[in-house]
Amino acid sequence: MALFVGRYVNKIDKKGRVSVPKPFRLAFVEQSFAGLYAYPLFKFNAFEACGEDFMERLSNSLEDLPMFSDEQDDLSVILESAHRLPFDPEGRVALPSEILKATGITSQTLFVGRGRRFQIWEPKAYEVNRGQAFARAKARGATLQLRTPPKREGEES
Amino acid sequence: MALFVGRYVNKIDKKGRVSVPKPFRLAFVEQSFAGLYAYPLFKFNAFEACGEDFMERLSNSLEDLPMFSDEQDDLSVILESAHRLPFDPEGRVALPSEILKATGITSQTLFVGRGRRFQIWEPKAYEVNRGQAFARAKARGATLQLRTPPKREGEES
DNA sequence: TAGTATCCCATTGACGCCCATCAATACCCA
DNA sequence: TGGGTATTGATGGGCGTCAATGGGATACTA
Repeated sequence: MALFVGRYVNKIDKKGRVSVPKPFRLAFVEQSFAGLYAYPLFKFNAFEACGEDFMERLSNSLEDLPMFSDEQDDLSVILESAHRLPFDPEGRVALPSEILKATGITSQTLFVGRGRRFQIWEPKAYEVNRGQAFARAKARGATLQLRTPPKREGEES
Repeated sequence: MALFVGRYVNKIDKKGRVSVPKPFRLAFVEQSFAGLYAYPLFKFNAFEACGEDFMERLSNSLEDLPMFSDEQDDLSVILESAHRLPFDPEGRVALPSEILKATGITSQTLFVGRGRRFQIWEPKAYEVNRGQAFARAKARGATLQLRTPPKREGEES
């Protein structure tokens, strides 16, 4: 299991904790850090979450850029805005107030699988956005060019 | 744990001490020197901090520049202006007056994770800067192209 | 010897850990 | 195939621990 798929709605308790869906948690087992990293999305009032390996990757990519460059500074916003959220023994995380405020989450949290990462939404906000995206895609007659399947070792072209 | 991620605000006491956030301190455990190095940034009224290993890396990078060149002289200011700040038993450091003055820090200190290093800001000064960076990223569409291709199970690097 | 730096101890408030309960689902057997 | 049961994930809440903070005592130094 390595992919985040599907949507799940879980409650937030008085302490601000919310259970991360079990299927999602399973994708974290091979990580050195038992928890997730959440960073804000630019386009939506929602957060995206990933594991430590992705964060390392991001950090290393930033290191390739020249130190003190604008480029590095701008991209570093992700690292700066990220929250490190450890799982409690029951697989819950405590959502910091910044996330609650930015997403509008109060009583329920929506987890949206996105493959390698997943998103965290306020359920109704997601519905609205999803409706709009669907309408746009419909109006546009949206098409998608699928990428050629990635080649693994030992495979012919 | 080796990455600095997220933001933390801590108080400064009468003696000029401030607690380095525990998650940040953890990234120093494998360092030979129990403390941090802080050097000023050119672009902002803020300081950047790192461990001994990164400092060595920085020093080595400077040596790669032509000896006696203006470039090397200019960037070497970083080393000249760096402060070596040891942790006290509680994990605090005493910020020297030069840092307080240059950053405008008085009662609170903001620690900003940046991956392999982190920055030290006066909270409000950072807010302004971050707002701008976030707006730029948003305006730009902020699609982030990662340099390092993701490695999957069974794939070679 | 005043000023400073370092260490040690106390307080407190948030957070992590543990245990109990509930609900949904999977499993088992007649 | 239906009903009963076991399992497990989600949820709630109490409590202990630890990180952050404050202040005092002591060593050091200029």
